Amino acid sequence: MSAPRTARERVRQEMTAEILAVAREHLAREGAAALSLRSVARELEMAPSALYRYFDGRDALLSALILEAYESLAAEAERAATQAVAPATSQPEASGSGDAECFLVVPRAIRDWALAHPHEWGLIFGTPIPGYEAPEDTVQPYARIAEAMVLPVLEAHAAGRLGSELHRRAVSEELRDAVAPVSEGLFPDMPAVNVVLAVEAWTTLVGIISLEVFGHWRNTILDPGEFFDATIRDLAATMGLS
Amino acid sequence: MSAPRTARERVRQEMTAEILAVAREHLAREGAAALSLRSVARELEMAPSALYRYFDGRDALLSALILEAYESLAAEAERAATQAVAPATSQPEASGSGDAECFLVVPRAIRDWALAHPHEWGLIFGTPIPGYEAPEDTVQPYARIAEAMVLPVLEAHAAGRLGSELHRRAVSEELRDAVAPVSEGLFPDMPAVNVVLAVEAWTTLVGIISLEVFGHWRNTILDPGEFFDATIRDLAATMGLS
DNA sequence: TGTACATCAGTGAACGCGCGTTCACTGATGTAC
DNA sequence: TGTACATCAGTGAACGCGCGTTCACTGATGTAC
Repeated sequence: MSAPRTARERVRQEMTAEILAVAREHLAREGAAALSLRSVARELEMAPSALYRYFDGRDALLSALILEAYESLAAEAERAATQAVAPATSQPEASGSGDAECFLVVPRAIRDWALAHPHEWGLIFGTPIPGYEAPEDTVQPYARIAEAMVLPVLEAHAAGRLGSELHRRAVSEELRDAVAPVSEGLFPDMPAVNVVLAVEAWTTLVGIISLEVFGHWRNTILDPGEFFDATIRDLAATMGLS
Repeated sequence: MSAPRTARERVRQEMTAEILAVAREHLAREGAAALSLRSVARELEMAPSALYRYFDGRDALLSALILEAYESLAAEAERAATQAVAPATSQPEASGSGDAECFLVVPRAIRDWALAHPHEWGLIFGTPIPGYEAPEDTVQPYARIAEAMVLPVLEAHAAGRLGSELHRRAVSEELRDAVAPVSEGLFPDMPAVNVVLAVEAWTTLVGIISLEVFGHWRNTILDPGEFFDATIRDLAATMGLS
């Protein structure tokens, strides 16, 4: 990732990027199962063996693509998060966009990304590829996605604008323990209720997008966008945003 | 499906069942992508070509397995539903199990099924197989699953035990239209709010199970069962069950 | 600046694999008279 | 009940396919003196 010193290194970087671009395109068009070194090489008008100069084999190429997918989605979520929060804090009451509307922004961005990249969504949240272990590098972008989504909740909490009716609800010790990693990693100094509700919201978000992207709304939900917005608004309300 | 008249027909039925059993086992062990006619034939000690007497080809065999998966899950959900509702109606207040606890039963059964059959769950709710159209016969078992889950809500509604605080919430005309097929097919004479909340519950259920089955709770949710129960209880409460 | 050697990108042929599907066939089971 | 023919299950060889990966090689780019 450092600046290329020699012409050879520069070409190598460009070539690597080109291979990834073609592979990404094949993945988007035909899915992970159909991705093959030979077809990528064919499109690049290279010998299949040449790709071994850049990737250790098919699995390494696929790993790179998975990581790219995570990072692409994370970047998108973060981009949306900054857009959602920045105007709200600079002019708090302007244009009537409260915390609940802020909260809509990131989920919508995630949904848009998923609809634009259905196979990549499947790579992240769909059936795991058999005999394939998710690379460890995906943990960090995964966390970034969750952080982006949760940002408006943290902001509202910090500003004392989080509804308090629900906060009296009891959370059992077992449940508190069950979500402990999320509490510690994502919500320092937050009541357990909020943490639980946030993970539930995440769960619903993944479910609603997967159902739509994987084609299960056919003949069931006629207007997925409408239902999506309503669902996310309900989640926001449940979490005490308004 | 009619009774076999001749010995030949009886053997044919047994053979078909045996092929499906082996194929189901391969699917469960290695996933849909790894399912091949030749490996099934090998295990049955038959020539690969012999399978063509029973199935039109690999795709037909896979279609049969998909349908089986839907029907297996539907049967499981229905079995749970009758268990959940029967005792509650016969002795309404006994053993303290209210509508909310009733509602837990079917989702738990669905989760258990999914954990026992992860690849089959993936076949139904995971990444769609590329270039593969879901058989039309899956519509009916899919509906049966939803019906089973929703049964306690219908019972509570019929008995007038459904909480009414939330029922004043406005549902826009667009949203009502968006979920119209569900209203008509699953909830005759139910206010739109309940329908929307039920589909949201379905969404959350699919999301929470997929996240667990596909391995996304690693290092996040330490006790998936505990979190699952809590989430479903929250859904029940949101829908006005108690 | 010029030469000798090392490094690296890319080639092309080949290996072995497992796959779905076809086809002509053999032999057993069922049916009609 | 017995025979002649039709139906069907299953065989085994073969076809052609695309795949991942290896290997010895050529020629260009970079480096050290």
